[in-house]
Amino acid sequence: MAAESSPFPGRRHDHDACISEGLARAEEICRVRRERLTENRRAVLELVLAEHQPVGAYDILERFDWRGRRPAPAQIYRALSFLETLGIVHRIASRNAYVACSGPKEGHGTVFLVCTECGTVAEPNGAGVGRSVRKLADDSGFELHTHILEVTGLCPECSQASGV
Amino acid sequence: MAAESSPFPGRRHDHDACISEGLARAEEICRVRRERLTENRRAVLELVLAEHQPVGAYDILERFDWRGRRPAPAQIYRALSFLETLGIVHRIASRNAYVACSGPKEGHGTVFLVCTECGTVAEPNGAGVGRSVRKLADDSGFELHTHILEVTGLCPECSQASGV
DNA sequence: TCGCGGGATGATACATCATTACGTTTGATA
DNA sequence: TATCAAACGTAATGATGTATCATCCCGCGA
Repeated sequence: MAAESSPFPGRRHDHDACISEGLARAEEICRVRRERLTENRRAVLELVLAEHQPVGAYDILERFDWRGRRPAPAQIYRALSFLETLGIVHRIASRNAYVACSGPKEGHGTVFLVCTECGTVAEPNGAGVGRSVRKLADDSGFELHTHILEVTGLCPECSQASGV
Repeated sequence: MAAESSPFPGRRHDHDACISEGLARAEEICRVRRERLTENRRAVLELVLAEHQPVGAYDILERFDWRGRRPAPAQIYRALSFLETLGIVHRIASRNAYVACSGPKEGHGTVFLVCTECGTVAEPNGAGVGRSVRKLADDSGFELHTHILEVTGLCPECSQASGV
């Protein structure tokens, strides 16, 4: 497991690459699904990709410099809904905020590690948790549709910083 | 495992017993912690216990017949926060709603099975999932504080009703 | 019993998050 | 180019959650 990298981005990663990869991925998905990555949707996605932290819809709205004017909430929410259906943006319900899906890897599942110190959100591979959830549902006679796991705590960097 | 009962309450359970047990448990916890289960808090708890489904704060507000008048939102939220710290009410973030903790058993964890058909929420024993989450956090170098898992699907009764 | 101190309350106002409604524009396609 | 559905632009409204502050109430010690 030595080569297993942390799902956290690290302080000095190439963030421009994150953004361009995210956009490229969105374009690819839209191409395959015959959907349109319009100017509005693309702009919202860029603003979500700009952080590895959950961003509120109204934060996006404020940062949205849109030909000098400012869009209405509906415009942001429409774009966010669309991006969610594409699976490249997720809603963090406990924070009423949104994050870009971090990786193109399948099987990453819907698990979020949220650092309470710096706010960074990581999506680790949730395959193991997924198995536990399926077992739990089976044992309870529950017909499973979706699941989402939100974990709070300290990311590796903040954990070290707060006194080993 | 034949005697393992479903975490779902079942259509014909003794619901009065649920309520009185919930209240008794709250009283016991308050006694131990030297906290006060005031009239306000008790009334809110009763309204949350009245359902096995998530109840919105404003639903509680509407049902709150409080000497003829109606309390302000803050009053409901204060009581809910207090009950959450006691661990006898949980917030379902994805629904902006609250449920009473179903059992006195420890180790039930914070796993919710939410039926999308009838709205019922169950808290199964989440020990297995808890282990998966701890492993996941360890592997990611994440210092785990809390976790909450929200699972949607169909409860046993609704699953059968919808065509086996 | 009186007074003190802290927690809980009552009330108003406000902040934040999200959706609905409806007419207009745009882009794909026949 | 004619047509239709999807997406947009805009305003209004709904739903959820907090801040503030004066007041009340309860436990406790003098």
